[in-house]
Amino acid sequence: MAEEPNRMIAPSPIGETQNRLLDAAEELFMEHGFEATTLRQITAAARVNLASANYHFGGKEALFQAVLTRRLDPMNIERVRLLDELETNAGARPLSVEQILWAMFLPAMQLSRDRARGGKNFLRLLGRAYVDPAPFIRNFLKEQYADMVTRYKKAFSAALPHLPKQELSWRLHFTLGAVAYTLAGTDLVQVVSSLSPQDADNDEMFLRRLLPFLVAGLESPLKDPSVVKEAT
Amino acid sequence: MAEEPNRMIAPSPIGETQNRLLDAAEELFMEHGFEATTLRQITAAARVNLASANYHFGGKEALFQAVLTRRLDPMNIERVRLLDELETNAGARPLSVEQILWAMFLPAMQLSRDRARGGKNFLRLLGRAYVDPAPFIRNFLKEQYADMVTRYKKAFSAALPHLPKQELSWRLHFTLGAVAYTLAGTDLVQVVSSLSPQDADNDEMFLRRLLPFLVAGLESPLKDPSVVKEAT
DNA sequence: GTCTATACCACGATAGAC
DNA sequence: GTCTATCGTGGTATAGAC
Repeated sequence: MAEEPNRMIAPSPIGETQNRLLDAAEELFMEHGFEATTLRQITAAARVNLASANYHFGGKEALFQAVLTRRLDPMNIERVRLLDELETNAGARPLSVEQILWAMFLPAMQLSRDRARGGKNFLRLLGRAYVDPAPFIRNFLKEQYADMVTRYKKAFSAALPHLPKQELSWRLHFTLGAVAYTLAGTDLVQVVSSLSPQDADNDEMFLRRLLPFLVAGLESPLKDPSVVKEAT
Repeated sequence: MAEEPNRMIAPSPIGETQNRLLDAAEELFMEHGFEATTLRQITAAARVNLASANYHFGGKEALFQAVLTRRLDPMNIERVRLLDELETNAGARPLSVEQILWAMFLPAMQLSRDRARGGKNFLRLLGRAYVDPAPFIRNFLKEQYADMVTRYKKAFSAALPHLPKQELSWRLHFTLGAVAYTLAGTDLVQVVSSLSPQDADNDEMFLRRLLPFLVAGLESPLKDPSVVKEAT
């Protein structure tokens, strides 16, 4: 008891090896995905013993979750805080779709600019996690951040009151897809560098393109398309 | 020589074991992703010997590519054919974004309705492939279908002449993300069944939601957003 | 407590015998 | 064209040094 002075109070001063493991794992999981990354690679990169991954985290899956949690928990707390703030300022008026999206992306952008918090690497890993088929990852994301998701869903619902719940769910699903795929950035480097190398590091430029796309899609009017289909 | 009567002429009557392997592989890759799927699982499901996968296809990666090629080659040929047809009919007028998207999705929808060609399973696998981090998958998709991609990019460019090339590339990137993520359908089942079970099998309903979303995003006007950012 | 070396067991892929 | 033996490698458990 006396040997645990500041547990649950100061989360950061965990052991040196823990951090080295988390950093190395973050990098390698980001690069190769969960399955293709081995504990031997991770422990070698972190220059710690193979067994320490198991000792400190209890297994590969738990390590992966720890990598995500380290960055994601603070980010999501900030996301909710921002949304609360915006809603308070708006009073009775509902927020705009654009405002809500900003509240989602601003914390992510700040994180991506902070190398001490993982920088761009982490966002790429996050994108990868969202599209990974491993069930434990899916469940983890689903359970761990259900609060934030419902919180934002409610905000979107207020911003788009004319949309049926079902339609909104689909549109948010498409939105998440565009975001996750882009963050995962499997061919993002090519898209960017092929046309404008100076943009490669410019997350603001990136958001200036993504946000209008999403806003337009989310706000598009409901119309019954008894149209087109003229093919063949 | 005399023992290979119809090589390169008739592609479909390949050996029974080949087809069993392809079918089993399609199912399992779709379910677990490339890395997490083992040749032992595949050969067991196909009830063929473990080594036959190697014998007939030359390895796990080649088998995966064969699974994709079998369905994707015909589908993409049809996609290009449809686009050609539409453009011929339109004469000098450029196609609309919606028409182009229909040309992309119609062959996919037809395939998804044809159980003999893999049905929905294959589209899910395709979505998974698009988001898989494995480099060989990325290169394969990139190289194998570069023609179709540039073909469609040109059509979109004609439909959206006011958009800078760079902007168009990004928007198509977002589009692909929304599509791939949705096809991969990692949590699609939940979205669908939670709200309307009868929609679960209705691909037309699905397209009626996806297409307007994409059209709105792709066609959204270019505006310089010196806006918002009012958060914190 | 933390770290290390090492052993274990399961499994994937493949080459060579049949 | 099929079966099997083998080799490398993965995650994990344990025993003991510090």
